[in-house]
Amino acid sequence: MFSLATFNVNSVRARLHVLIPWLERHQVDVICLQETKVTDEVFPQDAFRDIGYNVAFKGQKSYNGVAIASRHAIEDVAVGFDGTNGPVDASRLLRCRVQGVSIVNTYVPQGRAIDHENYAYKLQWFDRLAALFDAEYSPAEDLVWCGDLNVAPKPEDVHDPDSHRNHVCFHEAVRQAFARTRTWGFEDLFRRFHPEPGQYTFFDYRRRGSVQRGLGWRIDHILVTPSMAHRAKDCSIDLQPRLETKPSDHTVLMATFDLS
DNA sequence: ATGGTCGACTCTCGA
Repeated sequence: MFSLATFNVNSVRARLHVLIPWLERHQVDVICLQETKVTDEVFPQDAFRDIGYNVAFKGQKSYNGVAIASRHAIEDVAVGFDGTNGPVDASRLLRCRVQGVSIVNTYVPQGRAIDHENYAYKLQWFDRLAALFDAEYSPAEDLVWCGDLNVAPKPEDVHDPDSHRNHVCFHEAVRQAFARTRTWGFEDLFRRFHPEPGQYTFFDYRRRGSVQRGLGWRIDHILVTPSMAHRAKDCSIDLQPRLETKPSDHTVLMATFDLS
């Protein structure tokens, strides 16, 4: 079996007390992290190596930052879309290959507001991703695109969709931009196993009791090509890390595959 | 009701 998880940690250094015990318990083959908020010089590699994980990372001070940890060799590491990236895009996109599976880990820009320039940049980001998939991959190969995508694709993916129709993570334009890139060749793996509404990966910690009151969003995703979808055995949300005393807003989303 | 709480880092911003 091959297991993969994705987790927006909101500072990898501040979340080690949650992340390391979680990895020791679940022993996933790969975990993709977002918002590590740390430069490469001071990334806490030893914490991963000490529990048997290799780790690749790309970050910047204070904001963004992505990492991939694996119990297996991490090959063909690349950052950003191409050689012309600024530091921001490089710290939002990290890709590699593990056990013959191509993995693209993204922290998609949040967008701030639908009338803010960052939202146009966010919409473009999905088109740039589609171009990357066109250039570097094939829908016929074993490919996983996962991470904090900052988009709730359908009304059932957000509590109270009516009041959030102008939110940058649910607005019609961002859902269409995401859908265009998804149709390059991806299946939303969580929905393959859990069609029921009201399943969320993110609970804002500025809202008291958001987990208990179900005030969440499904904005973290594991998208896979058909060859991976057919061999998937499960995809689930682990709420436990979100229930810690000092949690990230995000839960852990994880999947298992039978690659034999 | 336009709040609330984190994290990094400068006394403010992004989420």
